[in-house]
Amino acid sequence: MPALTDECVAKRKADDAMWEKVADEMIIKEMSDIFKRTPAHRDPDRKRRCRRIEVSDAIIAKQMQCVKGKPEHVTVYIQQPMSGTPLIVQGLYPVANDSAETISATERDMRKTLDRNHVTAVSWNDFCVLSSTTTNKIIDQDVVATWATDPEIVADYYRRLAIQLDAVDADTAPCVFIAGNTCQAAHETAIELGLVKRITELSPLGVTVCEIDSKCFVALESRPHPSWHLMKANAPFARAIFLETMEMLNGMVRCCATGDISSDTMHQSIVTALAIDPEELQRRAEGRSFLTQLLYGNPSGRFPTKHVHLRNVKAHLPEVQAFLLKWQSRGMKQLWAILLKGGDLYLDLPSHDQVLDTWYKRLDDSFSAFICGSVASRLLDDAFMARLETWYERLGGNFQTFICNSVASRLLDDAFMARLETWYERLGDKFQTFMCNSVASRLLDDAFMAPLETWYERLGANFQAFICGSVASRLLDDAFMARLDTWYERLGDKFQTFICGSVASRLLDDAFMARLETWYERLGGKFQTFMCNGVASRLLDDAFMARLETWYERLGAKFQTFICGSVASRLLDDAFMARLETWYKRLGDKFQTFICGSVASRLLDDAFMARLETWYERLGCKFQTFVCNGVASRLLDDAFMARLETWYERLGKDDFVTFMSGSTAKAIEDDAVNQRILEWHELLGEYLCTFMCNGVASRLTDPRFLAVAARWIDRLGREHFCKIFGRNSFVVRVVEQPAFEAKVLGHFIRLSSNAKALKSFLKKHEGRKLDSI
DNA sequence: CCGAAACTCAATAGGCGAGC
DNA sequence: GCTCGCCTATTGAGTTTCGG
Repeated sequence: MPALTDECVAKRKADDAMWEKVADEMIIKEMSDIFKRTPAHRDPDRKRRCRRIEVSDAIIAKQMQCVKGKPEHVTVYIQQPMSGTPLIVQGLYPVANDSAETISATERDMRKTLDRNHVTAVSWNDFCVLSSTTTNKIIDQDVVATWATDPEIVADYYRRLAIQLDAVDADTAPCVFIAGNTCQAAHETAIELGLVKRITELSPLGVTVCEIDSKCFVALESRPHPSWHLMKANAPFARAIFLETMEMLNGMVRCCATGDISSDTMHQSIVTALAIDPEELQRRAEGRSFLTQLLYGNPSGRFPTKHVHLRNVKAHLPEVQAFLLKWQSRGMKQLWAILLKGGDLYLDLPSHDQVLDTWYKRLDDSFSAFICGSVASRLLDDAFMARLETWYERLGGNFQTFICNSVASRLLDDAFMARLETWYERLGDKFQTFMCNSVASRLLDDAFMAPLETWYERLGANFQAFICGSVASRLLDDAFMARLDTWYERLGDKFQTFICGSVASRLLDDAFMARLETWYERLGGKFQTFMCNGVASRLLDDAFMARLETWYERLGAKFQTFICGSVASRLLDDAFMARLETWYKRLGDKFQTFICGSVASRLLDDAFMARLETWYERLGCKFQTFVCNGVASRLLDDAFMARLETWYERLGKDDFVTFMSGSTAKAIEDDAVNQRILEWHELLGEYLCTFMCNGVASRLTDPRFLAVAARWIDRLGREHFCKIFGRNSFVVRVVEQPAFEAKVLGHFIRLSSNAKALKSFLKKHEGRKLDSI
């Protein structure tokens, strides 16, 4: 955000003055036109043409659904028909505070390029008739988009267009501009409904003749909405596309003005206005066809609405085609990341090829996570890339977690970098988790840093878990902070678990807080386990609460374990609930062990269910122990299933179930790690499944783990080595903290090198108690 | 549309107690 | 006393929304 300097303000004023001048000139021009027109009293059709446009209460009520704010934050604004030869724009919604005097920035911009000899005015017929009295963000565009298939709203839209068309000077061909995707979709619906007929195509560039109530008009279709270039802050390429549209409109209105309208004259007029070689146009069309073939397997050259920007990929150039084919061969995930997440990379692919290549080779599968807008837009900036390099060397595997939009966009700011350094020193390997978008974007704000320091002192090691995006963004809100304090006093060290994004973002909502209170009283110490994101975000939904109640009665003490995010998010899905019911009857009190996030999220997948069934038959009462997150998430992978099969045969049913767990599943998936486990099996024999806990499974290729293991296996002997290393809390400390290993060795010597005694001692201090042995 | 922020969901890693 | 199996916290990835 640029500072509001005097210089900036002055420039803005100069801009405004310029806009006003343009607008004034246009108004003068329109006035002079009006005098030239047939006096109203001599025009026999006047009455018909001067129909006012009204919109029924029913339509307005329906349209109110798009208002995110309060109803009084919008007014109905309808532009009345204009005579002369206006350009009628089938627009999306009016500008904020619209009125007869308002001229939007978009319209001012359009007027600068539109041919004033032919266009007497720009007349907006908006799909949504509600004008915000605050800011446009209160209009939910996604809701407006759904109206494109609503016959009632589309019919009303085209009824209003018909009245506008009637007002246009007789004996001229009315010109209409269908602006943007949603309006284009509404146009298609109007055609399907028979409200509009598309009589003929005048130019393959998107000019057609359409008809409403036997009144013909010429339309420019399938072009971006004109305000798009403003939202892009007039970026050169967006500006170019906007100007191209305006020139197409000029070509269109000039042809209409001649009265000689045919596909030849129209296409020629547009190509002349655009000053583009027709062969070039053809090549571009072929390029688009190539790209849709590559991405969707069809050569239509038409892109789905969500990807419509991809039509601007210069896919007609051989070097762009080569780029696309190369990245396609690395997997569609990578190609989609570049095209959809890489900002405007898609406009100039070849010049980024080399640098993308380097990072792909480094990051491999993390490449797609690494690509974000802020990185993409700086890939050719040497200073930026040098800093990226430094952090890549520092953070290694954590690098792409650290690099988010907000960090990337500040990487060249020295003040920012200095603060980054401070926190890097403080938090060590928790650093990249802490440095999320919300924190990074406030790191230079001293007011923000003060409460951050306070909480850092309060929570110590739990600090970075507490600071999630939602908390960080509210740290300067006193009311929020007051509530935070209340809960901190109540929950103590469970506090940072309770404060998840969804809770934090609702902490000031009294209705939410009331429900929170009820559950807090009910669940006591288990409260913060239950209050996960998935639940918090639905706490005010009565249907959800009713189902929750049913399960609370059923499961009693196991309730809060059962309700995880994946279950909560599906509790209102009847098909899901039916399957849940089946398993509840089958498994009885083992039910909530079986239902974990990974199972819940796949319960409606029939292929998954079929495999589940096979294992249920095989393993019987051990089934729910076997099905954990790690297994469930890989059950449809044939290679994984084959490996599972091998271990099942190798270990036999009982050992197999003991052996498998979330992290083991992950480990055996990888060839090299699986090979390691086979070697351990040779070495440890029957003790393998005692040894193979989560902590070991996740460290099998960690050189530090291997070194520690090598030091202890002979000291302890196979049996006790397995029993001691098979404990998560031991193995994590002995690998991560050299001082801990030294302490254990001290105790071992004190115990006369008795392995069994050491095992008992460590067992006695299992878990967090190990920190103080 | 971009960059930022918020939210959601899945999965891994670590902790610990019931019951043999 | 010792396991196994369960439970919970934390992490990470992905998606959606906001605001200009």
